[in-house]
Amino acid sequence: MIRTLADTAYSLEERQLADFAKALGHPVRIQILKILINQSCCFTGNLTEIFPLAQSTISQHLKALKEAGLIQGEIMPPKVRYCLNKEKWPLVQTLFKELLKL
Amino acid sequence: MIRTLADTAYSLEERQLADFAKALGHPVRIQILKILINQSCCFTGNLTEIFPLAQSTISQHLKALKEAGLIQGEIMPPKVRYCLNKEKWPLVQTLFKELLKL
DNA sequence: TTTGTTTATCGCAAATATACGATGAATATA
DNA sequence: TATATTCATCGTATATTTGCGATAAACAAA
Repeated sequence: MIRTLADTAYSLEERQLADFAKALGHPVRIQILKILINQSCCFTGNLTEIFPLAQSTISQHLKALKEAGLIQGEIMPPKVRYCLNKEKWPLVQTLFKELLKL
Repeated sequence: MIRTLADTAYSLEERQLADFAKALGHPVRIQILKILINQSCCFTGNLTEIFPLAQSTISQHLKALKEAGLIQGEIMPPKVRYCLNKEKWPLVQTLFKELLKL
């Protein structure tokens, strides 16, 4: 992909918001996030039981949500417990709230 | 891409929300949307002056926003005036509001 | 140490996204 | 009719996303 001036032409907030939105741009990740919002934390294994997807695929979606800063993972050997990213979540809410004028 | 049961495993709302989020998943489209939210409508030509991107690229981003239902275009020869999609906008607000518990 | 459990990562294939220049379509004006 | 303006679409190249199975890593328990 060719990116020139555009790379620096966006504000931090615009890039953050786009990254958050991009991470929300798949129905599986919407569902995962809903689970974490509504019923606190869960393990990867719980999700592989719910979704008709391979374990590796679920893990990739979790990685995408984690890298976007929407969720965080806590290692509890041999499991990993995922929760909302409590630090970033207020920013997520604020940025969408501001954009959509809610 | 292989999709099996998953295609039907998502609710309409989840797919809609994912589509909206996906369309918001690029900083240029965030900026375009901001312009339309804050200063009403604009023409494609206005945007090609603002962004350091080819006219065809801007047009593609507008198409993405339009197909997601976020904006609508009105032909005013030889220009096209883009505005927020007034019909869909309340749904956009509602779905994000519900997800993020705003 | 060996085995089982759980999860992440690698490697691959197919689909989608992003960018550009070139071209086409629609319309107003000369 | 011919020209200029505006915008969309086409064709192409490259990057990213999405999915899978296979494998590796981390650790508990036998």
